[in-house]
Amino acid sequence: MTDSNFGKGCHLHLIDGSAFIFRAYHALPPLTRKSDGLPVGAVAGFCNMLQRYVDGDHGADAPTHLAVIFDAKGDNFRHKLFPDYKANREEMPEDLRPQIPLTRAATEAFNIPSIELEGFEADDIIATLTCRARQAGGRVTIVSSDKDLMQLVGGGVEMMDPMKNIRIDRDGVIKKFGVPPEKVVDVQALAGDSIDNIPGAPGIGIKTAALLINEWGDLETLLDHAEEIRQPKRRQTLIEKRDQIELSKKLVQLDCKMPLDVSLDDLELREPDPDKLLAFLAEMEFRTLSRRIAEKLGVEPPVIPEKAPDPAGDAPAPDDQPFDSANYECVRDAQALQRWIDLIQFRGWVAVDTETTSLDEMRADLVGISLAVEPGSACYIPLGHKDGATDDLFGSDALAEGQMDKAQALGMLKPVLEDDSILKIGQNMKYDAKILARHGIDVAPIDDTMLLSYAMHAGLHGHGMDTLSERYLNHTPIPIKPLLGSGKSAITFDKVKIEDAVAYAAEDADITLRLWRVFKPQLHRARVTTVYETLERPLVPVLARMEMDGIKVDRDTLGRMSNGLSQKMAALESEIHELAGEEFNVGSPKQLGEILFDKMGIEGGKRGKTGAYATGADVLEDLAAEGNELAARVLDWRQLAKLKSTYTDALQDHINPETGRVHTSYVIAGANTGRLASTDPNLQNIPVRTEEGRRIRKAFVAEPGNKIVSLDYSQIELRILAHIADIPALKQAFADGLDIHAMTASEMFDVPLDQMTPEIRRRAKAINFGVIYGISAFGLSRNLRIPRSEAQEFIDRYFERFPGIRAYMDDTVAFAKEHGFVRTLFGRRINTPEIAARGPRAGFARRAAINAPIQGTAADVIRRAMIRMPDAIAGLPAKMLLQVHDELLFEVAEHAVDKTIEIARSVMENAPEPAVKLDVRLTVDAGVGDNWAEAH
DNA sequence: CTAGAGCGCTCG
DNA sequence: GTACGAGCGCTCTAGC
Repeated sequence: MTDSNFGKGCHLHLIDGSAFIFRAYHALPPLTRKSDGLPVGAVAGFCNMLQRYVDGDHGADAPTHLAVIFDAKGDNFRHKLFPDYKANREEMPEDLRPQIPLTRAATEAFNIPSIELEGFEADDIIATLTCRARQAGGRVTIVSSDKDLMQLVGGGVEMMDPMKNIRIDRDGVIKKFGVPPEKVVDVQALAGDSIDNIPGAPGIGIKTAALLINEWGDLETLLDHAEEIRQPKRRQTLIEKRDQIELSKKLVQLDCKMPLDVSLDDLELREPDPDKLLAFLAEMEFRTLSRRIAEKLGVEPPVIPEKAPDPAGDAPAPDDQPFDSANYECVRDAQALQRWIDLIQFRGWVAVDTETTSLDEMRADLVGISLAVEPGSACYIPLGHKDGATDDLFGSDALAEGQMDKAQALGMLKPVLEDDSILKIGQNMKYDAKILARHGIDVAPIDDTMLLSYAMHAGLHGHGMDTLSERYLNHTPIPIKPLLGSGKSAITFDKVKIEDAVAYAAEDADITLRLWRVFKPQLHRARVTTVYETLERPLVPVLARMEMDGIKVDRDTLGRMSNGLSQKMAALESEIHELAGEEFNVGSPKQLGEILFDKMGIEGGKRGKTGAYATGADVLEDLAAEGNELAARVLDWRQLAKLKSTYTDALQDHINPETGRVHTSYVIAGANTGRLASTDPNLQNIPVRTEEGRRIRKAFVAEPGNKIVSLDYSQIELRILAHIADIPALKQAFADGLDIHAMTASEMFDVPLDQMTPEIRRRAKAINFGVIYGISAFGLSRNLRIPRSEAQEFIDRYFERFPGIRAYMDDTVAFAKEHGFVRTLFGRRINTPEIAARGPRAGFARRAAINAPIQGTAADVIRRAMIRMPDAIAGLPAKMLLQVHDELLFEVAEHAVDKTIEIARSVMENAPEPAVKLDVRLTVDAGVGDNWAEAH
């Protein structure tokens, strides 16, 4: 490249594009394009800044040449030198991502050259152009606040900080770094940079670094004479960390000689083409800006149709297409698929849905994939539909005609589904991510309409697609029932005719995309963007991994237990029949009630809403205490029946034949408070409270050479209560490591701790839990089996001793009444629509509102720990397997047990930070064993 | 025959 | 009429 005309008298201005973008993003509210909700706030800010820069008064520093320099996506040569380079960088906000290409388009619309090159950072391009301009005798202004660029200043090169609007010359650099520009890299190599993750020399900051460089002249001399440093700490660091420091210098040193296919002459200042520029601004729907620019250019401003904002906020945008399944395309070959991929790449996002043969992701076969890019335009790619003509019981039907080869289609889709710059939108993405992961595809990044709804609407309604579609799109999705049938005669999706599948499957992707366009711009209005970004979205891959790993369950242990239980139950059953004087179904509460309260004539039987007698454990226990043998035996039988049916039998059916492990599924958007729920099977209610039940846990084992490790938060909800309600006595008790229930008992009943009895402690414990549950005299009296008046006295005394509790309860209910929701410490929103109800429902809503911030904050804490856990234990032979609300279960190679506990505990105990600093520290108890029973 | 309500029990 | 938050197996009934 020749820069033949560039020289003395020329002044090149180089704008650091990223700096402009980030400043624009943070300076403006999250604007979206009205017609389709595309986020454009950063683009708007970027255009404004460009326009102001070009038209600004630069005096003697006016540009003759101008370019905007961008960072290319992906890694550069520095990552090869140091894989962790910029590893501390926070991920780009999701609503900024799609705006990045638009800022390039904006630059072009302004007719300003934009330069980027894969494998290099913007800084290197700036360095190269700066060197060339300086050699040619011209001047340069670098528009950036990035201090890494200060090494280029001097010899006609200055920086211009667009934030503060000040110019920085050689003296400015000396002021900032304490050394002239040519020695800046030496200082940076020593001082390091936490933002870019440049290690530097530990303990040495910019001040010290400048001192050392000024003393020794340059870095190499300094390092060669490190032995002569007087301060022992400094000397040792410089000697020991020499490699790290030299690496740091390579990382901060900008490349002045990159191969750049641009000549300086190409960058000569030029006027924008009004048509092009205004067309772009109109496309972005920037009304004010296009009016201003049109005025300046002396042309008519473009007409941008005004779309009336939807007053309800929830209804579909009026310009959305009606649903019409005839518009959906069936993709049957590579050409057709490539067209969709092109569309997706152009758009930067796609709604994805997979169709399979089972709701169990670990057993499901992939049958097809649907994609949607814009409302009303979606496709279905059949991949595994069987020819339904033959009725083959062995499922060996041939594939139906007109389908792409599955491997070929997945091969084409993989780069898209894994592309950092393309957002994949799904409804319950964890399901699809697991299916695709089993085909070697790691879907990322993702958005999930179910989780968007959950973050905003928890407590208002469910978050299934049918519910959301009806509520927010006013559209009832095609039901799956007519396609699959039900019960015994139900078929799997692979047997559905492709023509029928297209309408159903493509519509799901279409609905998902439309929901996303409704929900995404509403996140910030509900003030749950951070909740969604830090507690919902990042949890998806973590749970997917845990669920796919599963936990090993020993079938023989369960089988033997089942047999043993059968025998004991049979014996009990005969006894029960004899006591009853007739044979009846012991498992039928209705029949049991009739025997007890009608036939045997026991007084005081209470009937439920169906008219049947209540025969719950509390009722039977009272009868048994009065000496009723039948009630006692039925209680025994029920315990065994529960263990057998729900656990020893059912669990065996959940052992995956291929993995030999049990793979639960966590419902992220199930519990209103933020808790997870475990299903198919539920592994969060495996028995533990009785010895008999605990034996089930022995069947949950580690692989040979491994251990099961359990870590659980100690009294997390009470600790959170102490913090939220601000109870000094409780906080102090936790700080002192006291037995919290005993301490409460002592305080309430004036019993010294050394004279505490189990009975008094039990009562205090019940009250402590009652407080978390939104205590009532009725509830406490029933739980402790004491008169209501006595329960009321306890509660009164509790409030007297801990007055903050009452204030917390009153304040929380008042907040819920005013706003219709409550929040956790981390901002999670739990809607409380029933708080305005009258009658018994009001009581329920009150107590739920009091409980939600406590339970929800605890749920947020463990979510944070789980999200951080994979990175924390990466490299250790350890897997996180299960979550049980306040407990995490791991499978760990024996030799790494101690290290894993140390790291995982630290992650869990520090999980609230830095977002929240609790007044009470969280403590985590650990257990290790060959099985879950031993570890707990 | 199937779906759904109700009951009861498991967990934190 | 009640302690908060969940899931699931069994029985029974209503409705196809």
